[in-house]
Amino acid sequence: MDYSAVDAFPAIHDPATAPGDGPPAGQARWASIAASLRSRIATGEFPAGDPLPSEAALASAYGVALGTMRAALQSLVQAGLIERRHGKGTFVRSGIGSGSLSRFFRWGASGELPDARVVSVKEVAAGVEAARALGLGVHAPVLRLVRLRTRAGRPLLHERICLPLERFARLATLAPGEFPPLLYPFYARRCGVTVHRALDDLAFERLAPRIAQSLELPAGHPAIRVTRLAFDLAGRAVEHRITLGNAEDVHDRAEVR
Amino acid sequence: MDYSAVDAFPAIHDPATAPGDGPPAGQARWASIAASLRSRIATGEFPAGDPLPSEAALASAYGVALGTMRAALQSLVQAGLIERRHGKGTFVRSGIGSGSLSRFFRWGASGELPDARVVSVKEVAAGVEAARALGLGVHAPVLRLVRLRTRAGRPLLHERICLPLERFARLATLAPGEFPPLLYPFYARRCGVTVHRALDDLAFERLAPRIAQSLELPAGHPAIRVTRLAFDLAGRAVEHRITLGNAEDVHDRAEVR
DNA sequence: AAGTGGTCTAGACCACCGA
DNA sequence: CGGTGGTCTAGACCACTTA
Repeated sequence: MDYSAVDAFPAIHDPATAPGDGPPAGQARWASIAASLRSRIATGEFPAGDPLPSEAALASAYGVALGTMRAALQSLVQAGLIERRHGKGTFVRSGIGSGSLSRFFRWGASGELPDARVVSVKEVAAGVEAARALGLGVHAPVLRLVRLRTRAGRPLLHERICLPLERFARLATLAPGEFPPLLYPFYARRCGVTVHRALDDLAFERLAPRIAQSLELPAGHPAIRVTRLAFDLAGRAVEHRITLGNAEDVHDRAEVR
Repeated sequence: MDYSAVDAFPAIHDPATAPGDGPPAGQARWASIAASLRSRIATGEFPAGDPLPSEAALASAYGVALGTMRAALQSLVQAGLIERRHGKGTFVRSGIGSGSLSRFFRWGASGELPDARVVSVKEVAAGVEAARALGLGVHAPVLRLVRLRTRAGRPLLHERICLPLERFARLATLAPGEFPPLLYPFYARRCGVTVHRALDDLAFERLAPRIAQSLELPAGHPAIRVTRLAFDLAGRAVEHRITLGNAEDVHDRAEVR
């Protein structure tokens, strides 16, 4: 599977077009306004955390009625790009937070979050799996982080993270100890990469000897592997991450409709 | 946890109330209209699969503008209760389909669906876990089905299903062979119970000897346990189901935002 | 009080569907 | 063709937040 182009939105956008003028290009007015706002957010014109102009201001800027602008904004709320607060304004959401991983693990729900510590940083070739996921060539240079999550001194999760060197060059010279516990805000500050959404894939696996050792479990122990592909605001794949943890700790809940 | 009352909606409903009349009861007009429609669907006034009246007809019946009625209908679409088809109408969704279980299993995605065969039907006391989930007393009578899903003659999943006897009495006298492969449509036809949504809980487990045998795996083999609680249109818990399958076959994908 | 989003109205026209 | 939902307008008033 190639996810590299998932959720990429071109900047179709021309506020001057009136309802009757020319072909609607197969899109409703609110949809192209939404696409326009999306790309303006992605390019940093409206930074994460900042408020957008009020819906009235946007409506008049785009030359549409309030209801139409509300439809456009509503679609961005659905997509998780912005959030609206009654009486305050419309805000660009900051990237996804921490605790996102805890979804799959029992101890994530209650109690303190585990610590996270980067144990190695290396520049390597992407390799088949990460290359395909990130839309790179197999030999493209990536930064590979190995990271351990621990609690009360006991290792819980082993993570292997691949970042395209091109966008994350500023992390290449850091020592492992210089990485903070929360990586996504760090990506944003240091590299201008906002992680906006991710896909997590869960599968069963038995621990390879070396990883088992770092998790203080016997080789071949049942484990859950979560393969994450993270995307920036423009929908480009920016991080490939493999997390391994004890299967006994796994947990998930899903709604079926 | 007690899920028995999840998603229960009272029938707040009075089409005659105008925008200014009395307190809005903390609810927007569209919200109470949605609640009204919800309960009218749950009571069978609008059967599953049937069309609702047109939005114009509903709007004039409730004495609101089109936009308001659209907001109410939109919220029911979000909740998965109805679906709208451009040019055709608004339809009450039939219950959740099959293949819903396959979400967690690798072989569910592609290839034919496995067969399902009920192997035993018994009337028993609910027991602690099912009682709590279904909101019953521990000694309340339930129907317990044991069911095997197989493919090409090989057993894949073992299911233990608990149904409150009160609502499923008409199934109590059936022989195992009289149950069809798809249970939810069967519940609807025979017992008037429409399964509208469900919560699936995933956890790791090692197979007990007896179940391992029926899955043709060694005792203690790593397995995934999916605990499902299914709800009818009124939001009452109607089925508790425990599914066990080989952990090697497990698979899940989730979006993180 | 001023500014924001949330709700609501009473229309209009368009796009899709089926007889 | 008539009926359905989808889009859009140009207002109005309400509820929440902040100063």
